[in-house]
Amino acid sequence: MTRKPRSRVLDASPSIDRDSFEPAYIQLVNILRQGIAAGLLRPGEQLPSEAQLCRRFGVSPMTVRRAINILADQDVVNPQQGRGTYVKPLHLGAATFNLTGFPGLSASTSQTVVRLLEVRVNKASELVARKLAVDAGSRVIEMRRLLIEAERPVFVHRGYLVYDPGRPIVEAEMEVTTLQALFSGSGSNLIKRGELSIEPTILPAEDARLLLATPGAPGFCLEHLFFDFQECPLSWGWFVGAADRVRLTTQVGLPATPAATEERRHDALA
Amino acid sequence: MTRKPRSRVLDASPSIDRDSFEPAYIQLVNILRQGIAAGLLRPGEQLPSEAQLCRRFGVSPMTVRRAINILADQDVVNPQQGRGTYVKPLHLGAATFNLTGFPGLSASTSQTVVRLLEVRVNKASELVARKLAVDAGSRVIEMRRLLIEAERPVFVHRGYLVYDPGRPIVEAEMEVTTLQALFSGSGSNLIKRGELSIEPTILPAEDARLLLATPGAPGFCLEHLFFDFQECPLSWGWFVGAADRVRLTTQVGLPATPAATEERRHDALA
DNA sequence: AAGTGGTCTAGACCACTAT
DNA sequence: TAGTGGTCTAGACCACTTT
Repeated sequence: MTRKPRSRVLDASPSIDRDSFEPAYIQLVNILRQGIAAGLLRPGEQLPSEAQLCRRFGVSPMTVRRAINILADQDVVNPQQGRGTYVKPLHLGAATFNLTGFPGLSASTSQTVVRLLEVRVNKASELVARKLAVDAGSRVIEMRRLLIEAERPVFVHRGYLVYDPGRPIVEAEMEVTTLQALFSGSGSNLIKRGELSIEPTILPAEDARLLLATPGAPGFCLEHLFFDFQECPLSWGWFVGAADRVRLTTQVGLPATPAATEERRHDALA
Repeated sequence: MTRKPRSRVLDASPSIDRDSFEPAYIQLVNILRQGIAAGLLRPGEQLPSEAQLCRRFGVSPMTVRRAINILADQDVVNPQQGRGTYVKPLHLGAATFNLTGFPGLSASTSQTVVRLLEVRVNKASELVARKLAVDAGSRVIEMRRLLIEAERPVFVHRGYLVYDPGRPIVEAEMEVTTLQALFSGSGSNLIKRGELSIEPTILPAEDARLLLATPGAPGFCLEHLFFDFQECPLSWGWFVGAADRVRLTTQVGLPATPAATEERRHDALA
């Protein structure tokens, strides 16, 4: 008969180039992805065993495992102890939308300008006091900003910070170019973690005016609450943007371009 | 002087329990996370070198590297060749919202009921034809469904599928309990990948009626386009839900409960 | 030159699943 | 019992950065 055993499935695939700048495990990840994307390995089917992959590609078990672990982390493949490793069918819940889809929120985009519209120290309303876990009537810093990207307003931001008498407000400090610096606070307080939440809204009249959008149009509201290392809330606020300026998109399954998803990011340090 | 060298920073941390069911590399991930969450290791600071970690915890270099790789993947830490590994300051762009926040879209929730409102074969409008890459006027399957979760309607779904004469429409087949089965299509066509996109909208009157929501209220629209292994579009459609039923939330930085993020998922196979 | 992270080996041992 | 994935070792060699 002509049925191929699964150990022969990848025989037509390229081998690993030991002279390449690309590490062997990355090459193997790409070879396997290609095999799946090309339909050689179909959802639900079993991959060649790790021992077979070692022999076929001439690498050590650790290298094969590493490649398979990466595919497992990406939800492409599903290893089961004692049974084998299987190609995962595409799963809707696997989709993740990341905030980089929001213009201006990523530190790398230096195109973004932050214009300070208003800043003052005020007594906390009941809502603000609850969010920041301070007594109602405590003093908090209130501010309103406009994020401008390529000369066009993208977000209105409202924020409330706990007022720290030890750190006077310097207006210039508020006109930061990156939102990153904004939250890391050029001051002493470091942020440990944050909670974010997105919901759709109808643009309020004033925000619509600032965003040069029509009032009543649909928009996103991105709420944020940041905590310091003592788990105390430090800042609360939200961004409002028009729906047609911001869109969250993502892919599930194997992207059209397999590409190198595994680049390590070398960011600047704080 | 009393300044601690960074190699001593983790001296107070627990050691690795070789009798634990938890693998050494997971224990090490958690120890390091704890150290960061507790403020022992602050954003921007350098971790003990890998060699130091090997000695401190009595594990081999590969085990240390594995733990650090996991933290790097989680954007907690930033290894730089030749310099050292540093604690990453929290970065807004790191936030990812996943679709599991949407009720009913994950296969695991068996609480979800899908009610078929309408299904028919129709000629494709210009828009539908463009999305599905077929000739305008070709026949496509049109359907409208209602997703019900715990007796309450959550989403209206409109979908268009390329009409395959070889596979007649079985109405019962449409009344699937999980949306997963819906897209994997109990038929012959397998889906390779999909493109998803979320945008806010204003609920149309008819959808609002089905969702028992007030017309004109804000809502989410989740658009999807699925492709087969030949890169041909198979299905296009969108879900509409009211804003107050669906909310996308996420965390950036270190979650309050360090927990075991590293569980391997053992899903049922197709 | 010394120290750092990055890759890789060639096994070992274990836990689990199938037959 | 044989085959599978899962963990781990104790090094090696390399590329890079800092001093």
